[in-house]
Amino acid sequence: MMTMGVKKKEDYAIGSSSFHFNYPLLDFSDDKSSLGFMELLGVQEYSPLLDLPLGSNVELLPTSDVKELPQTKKDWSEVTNQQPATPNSSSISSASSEALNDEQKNRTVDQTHDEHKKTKEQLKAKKTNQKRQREPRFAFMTKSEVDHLEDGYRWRKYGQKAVKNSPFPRSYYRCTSVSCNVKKRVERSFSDPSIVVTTYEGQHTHPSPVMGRSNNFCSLMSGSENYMSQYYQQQHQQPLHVDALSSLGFLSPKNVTFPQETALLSDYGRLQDVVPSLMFKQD
DNA sequence: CGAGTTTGACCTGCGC
DNA sequence: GCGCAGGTCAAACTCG
Repeated sequence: MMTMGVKKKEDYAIGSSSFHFNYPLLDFSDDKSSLGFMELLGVQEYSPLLDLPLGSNVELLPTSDVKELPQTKKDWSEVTNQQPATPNSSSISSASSEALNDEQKNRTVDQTHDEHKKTKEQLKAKKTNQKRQREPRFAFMTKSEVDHLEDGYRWRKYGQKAVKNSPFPRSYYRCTSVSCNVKKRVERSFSDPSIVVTTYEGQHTHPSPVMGRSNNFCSLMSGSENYMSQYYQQQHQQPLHVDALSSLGFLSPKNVTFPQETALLSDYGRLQDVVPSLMFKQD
């Protein structure tokens, strides 16, 4: 069905930690004797993962593989140095502009101009007191023919922008669930059009709408930790305490590397099992 | 008719 | 301060 090879060791920068990780190659070719990505993560049960045509490749890639991303220092800080987001932080700018729009509708041009000025000043004053903070972001790359990978959550596209120095546009999606303000950006790498870069922002406040899933956040995380813990113990003859795993999920901490031999998948799972689980807020 | 997409306009932040 | 690029809004449109 799908093969997964531990390709090479790379430096990852996700969340607040950077780490080494042998990223898996997910290949939808038929191989019954293989080990699934979810199996690698220690998850015993999973259902079909990416809703992709057979023959398409899905490859989790280290961010360093795409040279143009992130493009700026700001981008890097967004991906690598997360700050805790304050409640309502994401709605500050939109709420302000909505208020502005309502005012504009009901007033004359001159009045509107004055009001606009006022509102801008108020906004400025607000900004000085309350710096806009972003939700934590999680970026990853996949090798896929389809831009928008099925991850078990429902998304509404709210924007698309041309990206500088790239022929491929960036799409903006929001989780359709009410009171869940998770967003994601999807764009193709211009250096390698087969690579899709997905950036999640925020945490889901609800479980995946896809029903009947046995491998939830807990099983995924505990499973992945088990796998890496077992491997680490084999290699170092001592138990592994995985702080990064417990905070970030399946990601390995620094200095923990995976076996070099190729691991093959016997089945395929869902992207949801990897990413949105990380974003799911456990209260 | 409701949900989702498209797309031009607008807002915001950052670098120079 | 200005210009640029990223990010968001919202009306119009499409689709089931």
